[in-house]
Amino acid sequence: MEKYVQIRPMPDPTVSPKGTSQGAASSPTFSPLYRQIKSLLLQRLESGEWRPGEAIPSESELATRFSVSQGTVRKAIDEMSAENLLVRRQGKGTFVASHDDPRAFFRFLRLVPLTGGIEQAQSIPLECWRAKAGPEVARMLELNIGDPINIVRRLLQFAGKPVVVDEIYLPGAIFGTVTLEMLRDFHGSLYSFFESKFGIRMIRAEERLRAVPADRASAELLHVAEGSPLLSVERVSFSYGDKPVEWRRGLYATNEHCYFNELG
Amino acid sequence: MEKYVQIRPMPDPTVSPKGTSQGAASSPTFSPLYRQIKSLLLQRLESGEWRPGEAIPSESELATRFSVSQGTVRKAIDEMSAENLLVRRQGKGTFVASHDDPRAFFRFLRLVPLTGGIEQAQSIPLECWRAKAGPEVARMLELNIGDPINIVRRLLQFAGKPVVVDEIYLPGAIFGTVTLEMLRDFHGSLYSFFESKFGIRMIRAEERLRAVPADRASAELLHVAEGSPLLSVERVSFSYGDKPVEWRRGLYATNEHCYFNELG
DNA sequence: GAGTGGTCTAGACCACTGC
DNA sequence: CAGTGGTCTAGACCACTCG
Repeated sequence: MEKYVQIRPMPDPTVSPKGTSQGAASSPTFSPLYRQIKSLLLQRLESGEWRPGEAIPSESELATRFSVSQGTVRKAIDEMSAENLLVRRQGKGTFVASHDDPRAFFRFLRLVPLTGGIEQAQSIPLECWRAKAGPEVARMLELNIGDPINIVRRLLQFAGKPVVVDEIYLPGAIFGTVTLEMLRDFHGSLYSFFESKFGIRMIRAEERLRAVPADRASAELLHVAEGSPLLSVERVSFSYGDKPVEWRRGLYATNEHCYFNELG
Repeated sequence: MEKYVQIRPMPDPTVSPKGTSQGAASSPTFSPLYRQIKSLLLQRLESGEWRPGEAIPSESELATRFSVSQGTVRKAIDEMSAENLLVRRQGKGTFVASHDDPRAFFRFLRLVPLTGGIEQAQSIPLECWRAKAGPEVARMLELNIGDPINIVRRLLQFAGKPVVVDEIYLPGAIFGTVTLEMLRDFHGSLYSFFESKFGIRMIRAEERLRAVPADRASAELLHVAEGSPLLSVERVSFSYGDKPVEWRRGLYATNEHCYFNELG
């Protein structure tokens, strides 16, 4: 029999269960207090009440607000910090993670030079148009066939050399209309762009990699021979609540670069 | 100025600093108590005192042994658990992680079918011989050129179909001599093999992926056309103390399978 | 029921940041 | 200096496992 108390899902509970972990039990769903706190914090993030880059209230304030001990709030934030949703900075506070943070850049771009250090990446938008979702895109983005989408084609250069050609599919329902001008005018990563222009934050992604022969168009863009091996990287990106909000296929020329992955 | 106490690096400290966090400070190196505890636990693992699959002492016993609070031991174990070094099981104890654990299997094999569920993998050792390290292998494994190594070639099948051909390089200095018979007689993953037969535990790995054309030998083994694109996966595996103990290059046929990666 | 990990609290103090 | 996150303790109780 469970005894851990369930806190009330109030926006700003002023009073709450008890100091010690007693209280009314047998709620329909059970989870430790710190996970309930985490859920409440997630709601705040999802609702946009706390925006990327901003500080959230201090641990002690949250503890008071939720009528729990600071350690419990701390454990909730610990998990969210491990999931790259929040960033702690000692002496300053806890902040909502942002793709503007340079440290977050290589979290979603695993391409590194075969030899030597890091290089400057440059994104060059090629085309951008609206279309209707085909069966594959619809399936990956949990849309209906025919739903409006934006398609972006862009080239990624490292040290001035073309390395990746991407085709990116974005649901019209949440992105509205994306234009080539918007993309060209923005300086920063695509995910920074999504975050600041559309308020859409990518939390995690799944990638599926294969080796494929270069088609003619991609071969030209990447300066490789048609039919030569390219690394195909298909990615679905998810926002809060595991909602898929982007699908893309990238073709990587791996002559001078490779996809780097760390297995923990 | 730091005030946190440094515990004595004794094998089994019976008495220690103080109940509260006062004590002699200004040690040459500073780190929180729980990290020092973690280091001590790591030593035990590395020394083989606690073997994979075995239970380590309970949190309260460790707390007593190290004269710290249970919460501090807990935090050390938390981190090691997050790093897949230890596994907690509520009500039973904390255990040394093992590659025999089926849950650990897909941690180092990111290959999944393009369609549908999971399949049974089968490893077929092809060849095994001793050689001297060339420049590339020596560099990756931090050996000297000419040092003895074992080379294993093996085929990986999924549902009876060949999908991966691997060439695996193992330092002779720590593996001694590996033979085809040993490999054939063992049932389980290669890392289980290393763990139980050589006492070598792979902790983490780095992989570098590229797309390459199939050479003739690999093409035949994988039943694909010579020159067709294959996914090249080079991996360096590390044991305790970030010591590189395995280098391998795998060629993956990605017609019906893909390399799956989750970006957190 | 004894033993283990898991949760929660309350309070103390340390380390860092910025005013 | 005040305020923030970071560490540590001591003690209580909960949930799970097994004999």
